Amino acid sequence: MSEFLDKAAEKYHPGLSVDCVIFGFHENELKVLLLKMKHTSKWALPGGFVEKNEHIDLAAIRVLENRTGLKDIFLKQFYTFGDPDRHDHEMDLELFKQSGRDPVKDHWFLQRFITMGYYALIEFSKASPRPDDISDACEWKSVDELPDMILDHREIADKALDTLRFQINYQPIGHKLLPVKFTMPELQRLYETILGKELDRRNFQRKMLAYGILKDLGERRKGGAHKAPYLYSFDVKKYNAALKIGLKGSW
Amino acid sequence: MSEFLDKAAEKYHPGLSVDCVIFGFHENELKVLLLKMKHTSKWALPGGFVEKNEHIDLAAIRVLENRTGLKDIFLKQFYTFGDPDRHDHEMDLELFKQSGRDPVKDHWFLQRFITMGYYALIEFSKASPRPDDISDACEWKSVDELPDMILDHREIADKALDTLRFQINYQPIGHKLLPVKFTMPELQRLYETILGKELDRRNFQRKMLAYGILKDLGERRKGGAHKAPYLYSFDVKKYNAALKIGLKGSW
DNA sequence: GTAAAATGTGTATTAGTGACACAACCTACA
DNA sequence: TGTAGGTTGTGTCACTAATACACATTTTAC
Repeated sequence: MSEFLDKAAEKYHPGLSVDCVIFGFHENELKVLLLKMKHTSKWALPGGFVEKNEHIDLAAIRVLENRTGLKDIFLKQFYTFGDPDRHDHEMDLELFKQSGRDPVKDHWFLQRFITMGYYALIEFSKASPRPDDISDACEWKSVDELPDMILDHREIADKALDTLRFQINYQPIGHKLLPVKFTMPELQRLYETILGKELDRRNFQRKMLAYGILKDLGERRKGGAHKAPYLYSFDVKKYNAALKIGLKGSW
Repeated sequence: MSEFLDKAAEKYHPGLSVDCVIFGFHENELKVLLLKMKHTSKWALPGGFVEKNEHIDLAAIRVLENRTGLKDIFLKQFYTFGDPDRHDHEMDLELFKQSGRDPVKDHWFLQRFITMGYYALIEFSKASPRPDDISDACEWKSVDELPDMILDHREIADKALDTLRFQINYQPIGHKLLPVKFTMPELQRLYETILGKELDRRNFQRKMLAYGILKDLGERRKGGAHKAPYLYSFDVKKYNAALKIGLKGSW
């Protein structure tokens, strides 16, 4: 950490960071991957800095790979947060203290930061969450019950979800968040949590099938405590073609 | 200009700028306000730098006010462009040369820049376009015939239009781009240029009126070479209320 | 005065949405 | 073993929205 503070000014673009809202879907809940910060009870979005000659998208990809162990992650930049008050001086000082150093005036790390928000859609079961240097835990939290978060990270997470909701007909939500095989009720729960409202089972199924982007696998998912639902998977080619012009339909 | 180069490093956030895509509607064409750069035939989006403790939105507002003479402009941040190759070294050097100085290695201005794109919607007739220090003209250009532009400014302009198109049911397009009084055909042209396709006159009118956001003023616009169309204006209260949940309808 | 071009208004057909009912299935527990 | 409870599969009906079109009216140009 101390070394990081030394080399940061030379390696990273000043006053610029990326923060990632990583979405996963598990047990019928939409979840976000958060880091529990050391020396405080607050949580944070996985984030990082942008190297001096690095594409900002690449910086986000670095963060995502480091936190989840995954490559080829689907991600989208959604907003840049540039309120000059978006820093926590107390925390900055604590960070210096913990690394056994005096906070130097005008240090690279203590300046005002602007952060670019990215959201990612990943398949929950494939990720291996791991904390970074400044956190002591990395866990999935339901979007319905987000814990206390540092700075404006709550605002960033909320905006990511708003964006996802807004773009629901143009992003491969289902394909990225669900496993290869899934049931219609599972797909419906996903839409319901993103949209934040309940949908009619029968109308949902009719609409989804009408898009022509699903393959009925014929199999059923046994083991549940009720009637075994059919399994589907996406016809990726048709799905992507449909997304380009947007799945028509108001939710 | 020379003075600017001296003070920039101390006054502005390093490697960060805003660029504004200012939309206006005139003579049935959607237009963008561009600057003709000095010492080159290329055009540029109005842009500026972010002061060290300034909200990024404010930086954009400064740019807009300076270029148009307008206050209270409607603007939205839409994307941040962070390709490390987005600079034109030739042009940078030229700028130093013109200001009678040697380009200093590691000068603030010569580093890699990240730019935040904002789009603005303004009433064409109210703006008084004026060039800045580094441009010798400030003119409206039709989005259908954009001239050669510096750097990735063409890409930025295109993305702004894409965003506008995508958000057409959620932004006060008509209210901000049209004069207080307008005709149904004018409103239709606006939608057609933003959407980039023709719409059926009769269906358009039916749909617009069904929203209940228009006030029929009873008057007609005389003077045109054909049947005089009726004038309308927006019922701003109802318009904004409708935009919050989104004007329903697929275009 | 008439032609050309644009505006105002209306209607029929098709597609999509929303609300709802009943039968079939699977497991848990008596 | 059989029955209850919850869930899934499927279908129908009414209503709204989207699409495609036709005709009369108004205004200026010639």
